[in-house]
Amino acid sequence: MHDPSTCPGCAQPDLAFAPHDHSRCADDVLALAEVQLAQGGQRLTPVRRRTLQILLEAHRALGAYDVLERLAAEGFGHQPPVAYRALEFLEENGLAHRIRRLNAFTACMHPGELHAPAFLICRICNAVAEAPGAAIGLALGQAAKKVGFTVERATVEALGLCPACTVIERPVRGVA
Amino acid sequence: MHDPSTCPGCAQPDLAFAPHDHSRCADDVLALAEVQLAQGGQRLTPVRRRTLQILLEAHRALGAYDVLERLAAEGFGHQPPVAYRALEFLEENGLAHRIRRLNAFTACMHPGELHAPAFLICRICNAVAEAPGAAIGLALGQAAKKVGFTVERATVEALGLCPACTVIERPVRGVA
DNA sequence: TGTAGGATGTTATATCATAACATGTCAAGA
DNA sequence: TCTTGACATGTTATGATATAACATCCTACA
Repeated sequence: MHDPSTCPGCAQPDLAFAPHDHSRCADDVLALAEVQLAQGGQRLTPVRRRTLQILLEAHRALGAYDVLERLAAEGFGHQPPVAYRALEFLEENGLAHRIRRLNAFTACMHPGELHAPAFLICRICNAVAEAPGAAIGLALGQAAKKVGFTVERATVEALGLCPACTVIERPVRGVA
Repeated sequence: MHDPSTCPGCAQPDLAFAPHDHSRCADDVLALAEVQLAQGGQRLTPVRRRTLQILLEAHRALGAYDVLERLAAEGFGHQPPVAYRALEFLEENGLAHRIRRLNAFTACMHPGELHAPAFLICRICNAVAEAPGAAIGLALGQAAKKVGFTVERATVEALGLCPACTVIERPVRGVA
């Protein structure tokens, strides 16, 4: 569908077009995750840890089978449930998110900071960024309240153009 | 997973817990759709028409294969693409929506009224209601703008409890 | 009346996800 | 120390969702 290596939006995947400090990504998140899970009586076992690491390293949304492939290559199980279980565990514990539009998963970049994330998905380069969703969650909660519905979890995914790909699609005015 | 026939939330599926006039649903929407498509040079062919009707009658989210089954029983094609194509056509033309969390589709209840819908999905009875998403879209657009992202389409799906099922889960206080 | 576009249908296969069960690990209590 | 129960990991097998590729058939219109 698209070759990330040739896409300006993906050429700097470590930015993912939302400002954040890459140096913190993998190690710090991993350390944070461990502490956070321990507090909840949960364990960051080898598969789970490695799965989170894989998502953090990829720094983009990965399908369950992509994750499985990497896990299998490192001596973990070779069957789908291995990946799905680890991914579900991470999601339930706020360490990863599921991007339904892409049938894929990404590491959460702000674990712990209780949040209702909104995702921005570039339709050209497939880059995914996590946007603060507090205001959106508020608006959604209010709309729901009007019809007596209680929101427990929300999926907010926007499809569009990331900064880099906007340049491709709509070149600077005046330049044919 | 759940038997709708025994769920109070589904016992009145024609309400879908969002107030609307059922009598308008099928016929009026269908008529509106025809006009609207003609204006855009699109055709509401038999399969497409019947597919929309099926969604309108079901008055809840249906999987592509559910739709296919009904179409096949009425003499239309028996293969998945038949249903997927009709559903995609309807979605592209604002006559149906895809509910990603359920891998399902619903008829749009307000075609024409250019809208960015938000869906409220009951986790107990699976009822789906379309909530006005204008405020949400606005909040999303603003959050995206901050990181230079241009939103083209958005998926907003809330999982939670519909009014009827809220009663089951959290009985009136004082009644053990 | 020929022809081009679009709609419908097919076969075949890709992709995503989970049910059900067997085995392994480890810590708390008998 | 032994046992047992909870949980994690692994497997096989299958289910569910979705699309690619191509054949046929309408239908508008030059």
